[in-house]
Formats: sequence, C-alpha cells, structure tokens
Amino acid sequence: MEEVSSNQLNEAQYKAVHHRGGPLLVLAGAGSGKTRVITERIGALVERDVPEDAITAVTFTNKAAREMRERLEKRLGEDKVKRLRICTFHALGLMIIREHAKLVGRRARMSIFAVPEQKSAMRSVLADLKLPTDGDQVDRVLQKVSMLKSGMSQAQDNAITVIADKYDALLQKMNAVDFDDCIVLPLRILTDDAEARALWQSRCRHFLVDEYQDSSRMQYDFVRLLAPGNANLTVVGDDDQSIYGWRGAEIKNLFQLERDYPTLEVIKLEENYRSTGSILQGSNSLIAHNSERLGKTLRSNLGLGKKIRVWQAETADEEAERVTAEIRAQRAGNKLGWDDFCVLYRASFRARAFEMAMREAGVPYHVSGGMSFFDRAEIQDLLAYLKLVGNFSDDLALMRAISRPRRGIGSKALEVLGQFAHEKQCSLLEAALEDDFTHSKAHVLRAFAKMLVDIEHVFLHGEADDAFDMLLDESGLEEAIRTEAEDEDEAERRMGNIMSLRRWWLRHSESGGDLSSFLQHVYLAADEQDDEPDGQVRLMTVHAAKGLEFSHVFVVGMEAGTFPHKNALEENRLEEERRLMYVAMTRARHRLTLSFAKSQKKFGQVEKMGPSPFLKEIDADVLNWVDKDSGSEEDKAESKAEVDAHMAAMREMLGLD
DNA sequence: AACGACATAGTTTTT
DNA sequence: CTATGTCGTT
Repeated sequence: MEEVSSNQLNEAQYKAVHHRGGPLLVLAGAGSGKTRVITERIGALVERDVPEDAITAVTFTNKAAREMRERLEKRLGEDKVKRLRICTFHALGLMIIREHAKLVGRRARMSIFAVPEQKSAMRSVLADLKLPTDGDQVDRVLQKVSMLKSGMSQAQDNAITVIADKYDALLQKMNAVDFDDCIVLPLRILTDDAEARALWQSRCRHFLVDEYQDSSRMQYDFVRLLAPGNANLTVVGDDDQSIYGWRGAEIKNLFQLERDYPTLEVIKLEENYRSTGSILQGSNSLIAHNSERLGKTLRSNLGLGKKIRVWQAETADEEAERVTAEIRAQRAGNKLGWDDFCVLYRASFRARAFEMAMREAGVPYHVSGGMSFFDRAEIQDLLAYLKLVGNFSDDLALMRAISRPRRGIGSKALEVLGQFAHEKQCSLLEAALEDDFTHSKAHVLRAFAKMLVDIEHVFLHGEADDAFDMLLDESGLEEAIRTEAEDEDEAERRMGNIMSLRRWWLRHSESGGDLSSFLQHVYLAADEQDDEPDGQVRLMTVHAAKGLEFSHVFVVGMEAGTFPHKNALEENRLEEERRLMYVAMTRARHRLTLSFAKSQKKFGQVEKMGPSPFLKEIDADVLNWVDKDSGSEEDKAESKAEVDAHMAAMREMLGLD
C-alpha cells in the first residue's frame, strides 16, 4: 500500500531489516516505509532459517496484521506464513488464554463479550446490587471498571471495586472474557505460571511489535514478560502518531524502553516516500508545536508539489457538496480512480452530510466503520445461537436466542429459570434440561435446550455446512427472517447477510477451525468482513485512517471545537489532537485540502463556528486559502503557488537558503 | 409478553 | 433531529 520510490532499502531501513538480535527500536515517521521494514525483517529472519514458530509479530489492528500477512505471502509463500504468528495483541492474548484456560478459571470454548454483551452483563450486575441500570449509568460504570481492570486508575472508589469483582465473577461463570481480559488474563498467566511463561517466551524468541506508541502500560508489561532482558525484540513506532491516549496508550512506553532494555539500539526512519514537500512541510510545522516529542523531521523525496488548500463553507452541507464536486472534477481531469480520494473527519457523525451529497451526485462511496455487518439484527441473532452452541454457559446468548424467533418466553419466565439455575449452580441452558424444573413454559424451554444439544452434536461431529443449515432451519431463524421482513427485498438482503456469515464459517472450517475458534476470530476481527471497497471514495474518521494513504485527502470539519475537539481540550489532550491532525495530513500523497464550515446544525439549532486553531499553526507558506465562487482565482493562486514552489526548489538546489 | 406511543437527553476517537 | 429508555396498551 505504501508507495516506495525505489526498491532499494535506504541505509536506515537496511540497518533495521538486518539488525542482528537484541532489542531494537525503530522510530518510523509517517510514510517512511515502516510496514515494509517489518515485513522484510520477518522475511529475512525466515530466510536465515529461524523457525517460523519462534517468530511472533503483533499489531493493533486486524487490518495491519492482514496486510503484513499478505505481503509476506508474496515473499515466502503461504505455507511458511501460516506458521508465523502474526496477529493483534488481543488475538495473541486470547491464544494464551485458550491454552491455559484453567489457570484463569475458564474452560476452552469460551465466549468473547464485545460491547453489547458487556453492557448486558453489567446491567445485570447493577440490577443485582439495586443500582440504576440506564444506559448512561451502565456505560459510565463499564468504563470505570475497564480502567480499574487495566490498571489505568487506582481503586479509589470502593463501589467500583465491588462492581468489578461481581462483573468478573459473572463473566467467569458464563465462561466468557471481554476485550480487557484478553490482555489482563494472559498477563496473569505469564506472571504466575513459569511453565507457561517459558513456553510463550520460546514462541516469541523473535518478537516484533508494530505501532508501539499505541500500547498501554499493560500491553507493555505483556511485551516485557514475553521478551525480557536481551531478547530479540523489535518495536516500531512513531511518537508523533500516538492517538489512542484516551484508551490508555502511553507514549511514555516509548521512552521507557531505553531504561528497561539497556542494550537497546535505536534507528530513525526519517525519509518520507509518500507526500509532496508542501504537505510534509505543513505537517512538520504543525507537529513542531508539540512539546512531548522525541524529535524527528521528515524529509521528502518528492518535489514540493501543490500547496495545501484551505476551504471555508457556510454550512456543513455546502462543505460536503463542494468536496463532492471537486472530487468529480479532479477524477475526470487527472484520470484518477474514485478510490484515490478520501474524506477524513474527526467525529463520525460528520459522515452523514457527505453520504448524502455523494449519493446525490452519483459518486460511489464507502463509509468505514459505522454500522457494521455485525450490528445487524439478523447477524446478532445468528451469532447468539452460534455462541450458545459453542458455549452452553453463555446465558446472555441464550436470552437473545430464545426470544428470536418469538417463543412466548419473556423476562418473567427467564427470571424463574434464572432463579432455578442459581439454586442448582448451573447455566440457564442446563437448568432448562433438568427434570425437576417446573413452570408453565418449562416444555418450551426444555425443547429449546434439547434442540441446542442436538445442534451441538452436529457441529462437533457432522459436516460444517449441515450443522449451519440445521441451525438455521431448526431454530426457526430463517423462517422468522422471511416472514417478518417487510418485503421480498428485505428478506433477501437479510438472508444474504446470513449467507455471507455462512460462507465465512465454511471457509474457516475448511482450514481446520472449529466453532469456538471461528467465533473468537469473528469477535476479534470485526473489521475483516468489510471487504476492501475498490473504486469508491473512502469516508472515515482520522483514527480509522492511520496507516493508510491516498492521493487526494480532504480533512473536513476543521472548526474550533470539533478539531481539536472541545472535550479533548478539557481533558488536557491538545497535543494528542495535534498528533491526530498530523496523522490526517500525512495520509495525503499529492493533494491535501482542509475545509471547515462557518456554521453547524446542532440538535436542529444553528451554531456559529470558527476556524480550527490548527490552521494557524501550519506554516502559512504552504497554505492556500481559496474562497468559494472563485474558481478562476483559485487557478491563478494555484499557478502562483506552483511558481513559488518551483522557485523555492531552485533556491534549495542551488543551496541559497 | 410484545408492541407502540411518548419523552428525554445528547453527539469523540475503538481493540 | 435521532436513538434510547419508559410507560401504557393489547
């Protein structure tokens, strides 16, 4: 994905790729060929006959892991790459938990609780304690519990500690783990159990960590346990691109490395192969306002190129229309594809205006993130069944599954069943199977439970497609979808989603995976279903854009209060917002446009907005403020900018500056 | 038990 | 303006 002007590695890249053993820190600026260095390094290790099983590379996103894998497949072939451990932090953590489940009170085939499940679990904990259970309260408590679990905050609040313990106990009872557990539990396993530690250290004899600036303290502890002392640890990161502080990422980890690894070698990659000189100069001048830096200046390998445009619009709708029109014009004029364009915004609600404008103009677009495949009701329903088949202890999955399709079981009956299960110390599903469970709906519950036992049998011993089809049929899910849909089209669409999950499952099953590993994969790799949309303009948040690059980038919503976001300012995170802006700008290869709307609709009310202070921090020499309705002036300004740029390049070449 | 009508409160970023 | 939660009705 990153374009590299030459196939040869530059000196710094070469040193990083061929570094022989011992801890290594690669400080890699935006567009400096970071991914290439990691993949080439792994390739070199394999070609040096390091066993694949001794190599582990962790990333923060599935996208990054997938890309690394794809690149290596080209170089090493599928067989070798299959044996390499290339995955996200969370997936690695889950592998460890699965292998040593007993040590943390779990059984194999555990469920993963993503946000909706976490909420339900927390809601039931709060209800038990007679505390308020409105969504707001649940969110707040969950966040505090998460902070406590991941060591970000000390236990100052006793109530939270009690809640956290109850919540953890509930998850354990349901044989489930949440996202935090994927890091916390392995940490416990590796700390407490010397044998497990030795095993995983041997699997991480060559340990590589990507996007290290986004690691939390726990993740760093995790790294140190897996790669202690003088290990062959390679971490790659960029202090200027640390944008997950709100999720516990600590740039400090980058500085701390030198203390924890005295033999650490540091290599800086400062050659940028991506952006034009103006874009880089603008980005550099912005980030120079930060004080919390290691200090690094990117050098461009391309010409100065065009100036960074700044646009102002009256309203957000007008902004969207203007950007859309410009994309159409540029594409036509420069024989570019739709996917050479990207619109970036600070907050996802900004996407809406662009979606409407592009739909109106017939511009094909794709919104990354947002309503995902997994948020659809039919997928959630199906996943509930699958989870229950895979883990009978998952009471939450049972509650969802049993109410779709409707079986006349509601909160009343479930409460009685829950009471009974509590007395018997078993799961809801097991309770329903007990002969001495009596209730007016007992036969319905029992039939439901028996059906799941039958389905499980086929999943364990039968063919993957038979099992899936049996589930669809016997559960009544397919029928429910077909009868409840408004029209034929909707039914087809929903069944299409079901079928695409089916294909995914078959593919997984063919490569030897079971239901439980399928579900874990699905839950940790939610973005993977988003098939890379070719030939569409990409709309996404700045966070989602990290690691990507586009020929033409529009950073929209450049208003004071939205970017930098005012909540972030209140929380003292101006520098992080600036890094975010830096990430946004450095996505662009040839053309960067920053735009803002002078007014915004908020809850139906119109509010005046001012330009982002970041606009003043960017070197004015590379900015070109372009007014609306002045296309010709824009051209003039552009050509003047080009002349200026050309002159500057000449001066530089002659060494006159 | 399930659905629909109302009120109400709230817009950051996500593995 | 909208998504979510609460309440009252079938």
